[in-house]
Amino acid sequence: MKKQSYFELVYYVTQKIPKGRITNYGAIADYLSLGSARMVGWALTQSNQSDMGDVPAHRVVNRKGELSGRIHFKTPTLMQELLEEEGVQVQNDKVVDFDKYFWHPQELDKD
DNA sequence: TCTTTGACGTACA
DNA sequence: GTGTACGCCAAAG
Repeated sequence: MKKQSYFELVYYVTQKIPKGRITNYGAIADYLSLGSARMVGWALTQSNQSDMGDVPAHRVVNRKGELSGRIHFKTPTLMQELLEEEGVQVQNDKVVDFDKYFWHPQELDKD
């Protein structure tokens, strides 16, 4: 792994999130030692305009499992639709059984 | 260079 | 459960 910028690191981890799984900003920030969950959110803000455009930012939610970033998508409902499409139930802008679908970046180190 | 602004999280009353 | 406060650090103006 080369030396990368904040957002590149976040992109990398975010793209590794398994389908149907979700994680939160704090987990990513902690895994990448960013020191602040805000950095993750900031990076994902750029993800839309990124050339990659393949960053599944909809799999990243806040600590409560709320779709706090939906407003940054093309449409406020896109995020929820994407999650439901992957088998993740969303209700009232919040993920159902968040703890059950939760995924930690450290899973990448295991294998 | 300084100030403001965040897709956040934790602590406390 | 709700509201306030603070830390965290980079980007934009």
